[in-house]
Amino acid sequence: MNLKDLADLLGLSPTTVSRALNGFPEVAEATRKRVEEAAQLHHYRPNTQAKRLATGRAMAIGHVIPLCSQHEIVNPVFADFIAGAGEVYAREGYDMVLISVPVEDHAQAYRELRAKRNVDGVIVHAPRAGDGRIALLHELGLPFVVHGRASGVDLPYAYVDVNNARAFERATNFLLDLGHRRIALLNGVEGMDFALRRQRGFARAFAARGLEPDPSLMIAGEMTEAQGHDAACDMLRRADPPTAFITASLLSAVGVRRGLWELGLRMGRDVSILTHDDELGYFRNGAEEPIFTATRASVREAGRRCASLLLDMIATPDMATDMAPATQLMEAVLVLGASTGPAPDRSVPPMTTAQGLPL
Amino acid sequence: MNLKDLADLLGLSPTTVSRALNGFPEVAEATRKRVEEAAQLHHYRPNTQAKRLATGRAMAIGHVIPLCSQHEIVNPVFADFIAGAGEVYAREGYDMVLISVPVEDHAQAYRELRAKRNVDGVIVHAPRAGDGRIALLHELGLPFVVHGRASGVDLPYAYVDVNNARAFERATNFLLDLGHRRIALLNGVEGMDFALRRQRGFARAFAARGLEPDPSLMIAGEMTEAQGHDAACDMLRRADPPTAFITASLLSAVGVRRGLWELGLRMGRDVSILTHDDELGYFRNGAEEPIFTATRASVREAGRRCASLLLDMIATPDMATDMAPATQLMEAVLVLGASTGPAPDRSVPPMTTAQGLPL
DNA sequence: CGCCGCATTCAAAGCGGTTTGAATTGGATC
DNA sequence: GATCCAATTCAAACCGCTTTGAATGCGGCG
Repeated sequence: MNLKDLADLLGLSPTTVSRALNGFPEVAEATRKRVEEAAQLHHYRPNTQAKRLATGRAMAIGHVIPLCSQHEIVNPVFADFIAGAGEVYAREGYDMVLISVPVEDHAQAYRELRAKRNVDGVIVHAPRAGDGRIALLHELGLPFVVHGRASGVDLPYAYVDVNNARAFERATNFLLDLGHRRIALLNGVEGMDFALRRQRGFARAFAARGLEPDPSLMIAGEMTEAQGHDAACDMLRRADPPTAFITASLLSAVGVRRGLWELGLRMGRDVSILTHDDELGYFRNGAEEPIFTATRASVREAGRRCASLLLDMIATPDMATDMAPATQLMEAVLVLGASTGPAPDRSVPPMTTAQGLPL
Repeated sequence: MNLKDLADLLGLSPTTVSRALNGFPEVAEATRKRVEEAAQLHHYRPNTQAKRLATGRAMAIGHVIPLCSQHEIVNPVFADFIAGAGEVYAREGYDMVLISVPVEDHAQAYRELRAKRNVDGVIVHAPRAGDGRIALLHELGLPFVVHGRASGVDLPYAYVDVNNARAFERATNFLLDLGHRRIALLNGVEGMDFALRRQRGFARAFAARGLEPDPSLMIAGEMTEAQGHDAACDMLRRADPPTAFITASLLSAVGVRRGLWELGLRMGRDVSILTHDDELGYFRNGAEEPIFTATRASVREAGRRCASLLLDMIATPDMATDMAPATQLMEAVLVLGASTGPAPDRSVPPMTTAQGLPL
């Protein structure tokens, strides 16, 4: 059942039927009603491909996903983001097209996407400092929104980001206020922009008090449970162990906790843990009451906002050229859990306390 | 730059250019070469929508995802499956279209997908016993592959599944052999086919020895860390606690382990844990050596196989009608970790052992 | 009564490819 | 030299929708 069939059936021209179904004003109300009923009755749906070709709009948004050793899509943070974006697409009648491409072929992938015209816009995931994709997409004229930012890129671009620097500065201050001085930072992969900003916030809090973080307590890597566990075990066995950990993900925090358990240390007493919490659907930080003290910002909400923003940009193409692109900075909230507490005595003035007891 | 432009540029007809680029034999080699070079030079890519309309193939596979309170896509198992399928699609030039729809609207979603013709086939996720989607897709004539099976559906259909019953039967036997009798089963959501089969395997192992599992030790639910933790805490505090847990997911197993730690019990000594392991990219069961004893089957591989199977079906449409649909049953391997050990004495003949010491 | 304007409706031309059936060419055959 | 055939190439139709510009019908007005 296609448009022509339906038109023949109704004794109307395809033009009129098309207009009736698409809400054009020049169709008589009686006709529109008749057409709509017939369409309903015969389960008529316009052919997507034909519609797309005729209108020149793909009605689809592309997500190009790094296909590295550690496929990005299996990253739960990514999955939650996609879930949020998907809600918006579904509501607006857009399709979400996921494309896994080795990270070195991304430029080519974007070019093809553009030339083949099978998406109306793309979301840029996991930007790095100085990320080249932004310039490329500018050049291609393909509408895009970046999830995060790219330090060092001075082109204007639309983005939705969490104020990572501020979140981690506050987190660090919170621990410094509790008397912690040896604070470990388990960060995301080096070069990722969000990791960079978090590190900056971390360092800024120290600097504001004339202190300096210990570089040997700062590591970067994939934010997995294993990362947290291994780092915790390693660092806590050192002569001068940290009294607190800041982790970039709940998964890492859980790993640190496992490390503590194995070493017989109590979380929140002997060692504090403060984590960033993306509010993942499948890995929550407790139910009502948080388990871990955390900087909290919903990545799913970020997904929703990125998608909305992009669809807005697509709907009003002139906006893109006229004014500066829209940007959104989400503030993380600091929620208190049971994983943090005052620094244990031994660490206040290191090597000065009388009782040199092991924990 | 479209086909016509390119043809004009070359002084050829669109017909010849199209054929040259699509590898038809009736084009002179010299011409083909000339055309290919020009296409390369001018970055010509055929317009996706036009191609799809002309060929009647959408070159896209749909994944309709339940959008419940717990959005399925954020389930890491699902994400890994998608990653595997995505590899295959990328290789074959197919797009992957993710569509989030409230579970009660799935039927409508499939109908629309079919009528609008924007996918060539679909993957059915998370089948339930007696799942109605299979009959619907049959009726719609939309090619599909089920990830898993649907007990009680007697229509033929293509599927890729893990032999869940056998895997869990072996797992249960393994624990029974170690002397465990009070074994808890932390299963997936009730009604899910895979959960049903796992329960059947579990029960079968007991039955084969003339034993019966305790229903109060069998729970069903979302397979999260919290599920495992809460169930473990609850059950282990009872008068007659289990000596071993079988969990349907690594996440649940990790939750059980947390419960053990909190109660001061040693994993593999006081209480054994055996889990199913989907080999998730972001949540691994140890590195070289497994932490948990587990029935292991890669869900990512299942994704690859589902995708391949579906693309095969689409490539040879007659196959679908002629013979029985292809099916694949993957066997899980049982890998040994440090989370299992002999049942502690107290449980061999319950209430008979002399020393009634608390653990 | 003729003309105008408004409300509807329609025929036809795209959108950018693929595919059918016919036309052209050049060399081999008789 | 005419005929035939295989190898190439092309014009035109088609996929199913949107959209432009023109046509139609009809009541109101001068």
